[in-house]
Amino acid sequence: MENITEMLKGVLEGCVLEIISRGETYGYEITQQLRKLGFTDVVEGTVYTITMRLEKKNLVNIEKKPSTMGPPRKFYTLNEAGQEQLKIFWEKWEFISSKMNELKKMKPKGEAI
Amino acid sequence: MENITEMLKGVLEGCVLEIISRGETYGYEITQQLRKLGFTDVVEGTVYTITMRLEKKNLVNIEKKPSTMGPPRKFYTLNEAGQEQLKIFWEKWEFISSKMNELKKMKPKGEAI
DNA sequence: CTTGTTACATCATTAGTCTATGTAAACCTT
DNA sequence: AAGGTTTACATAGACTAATGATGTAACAAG
Repeated sequence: MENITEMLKGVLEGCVLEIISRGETYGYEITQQLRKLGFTDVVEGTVYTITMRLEKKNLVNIEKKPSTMGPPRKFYTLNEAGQEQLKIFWEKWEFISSKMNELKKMKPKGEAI
Repeated sequence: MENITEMLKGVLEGCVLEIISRGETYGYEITQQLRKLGFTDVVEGTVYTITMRLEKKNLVNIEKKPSTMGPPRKFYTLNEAGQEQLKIFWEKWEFISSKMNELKKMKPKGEAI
């Protein structure tokens, strides 16, 4: 799917929270997961800015560990605030999602339902 | 619902396209429709920038008509390009929507499906 | 004639993603 | 050991979209 960038705004961060909530993971792996999910154009830089934001907002715990396959990794896990934020994210998503479905199903002005 | 601004990016324009597709309408009325739908914090300025964008992208036809209740209104209708754009919008929405549901239902790393 | 509603318009700010690029660690091949 | 590939984190600058604040103007009601 091309050019979904704008529609991903405000959504990607939630996706990253969700992915981290599954168990400790690091930036590069998160990027792979997002691509595997279907968001094929997401790049490392984008995920990096998101994880930085999560750090700054104190939603994650961080642990640096060496890797056998390259440079050391920064592993993230959700803390309690992060889990709360994830919950809020899904509530927002459900809200918008339901409204969009409502709009899509709505009939033109004059017509009866 | 508070603070869904970021999540509305790339979505609102599609909503406006959809609303216009129901029949000719104008900026102020579109704002009311969006608020009625549930996006209560959408302001006129936002809708204005969207309709301006639609004009610039040549997705709408415009007709100025006097109003009995205030200043003249700029009525919009979708042209063919606009309808095509609307179709593409819903395809994008369906794509992201399905991926998000997939993500939400996904089990943690180790678990079987 | 002042106030309220309708309605379009503009500017500056904020936020999020992307492009492009850099740096460096570990591995494999020659 | 020199060079290439993959892994992995990091940063700067550009672009787009929504918002807040504000302005302008038409019309109705009192």
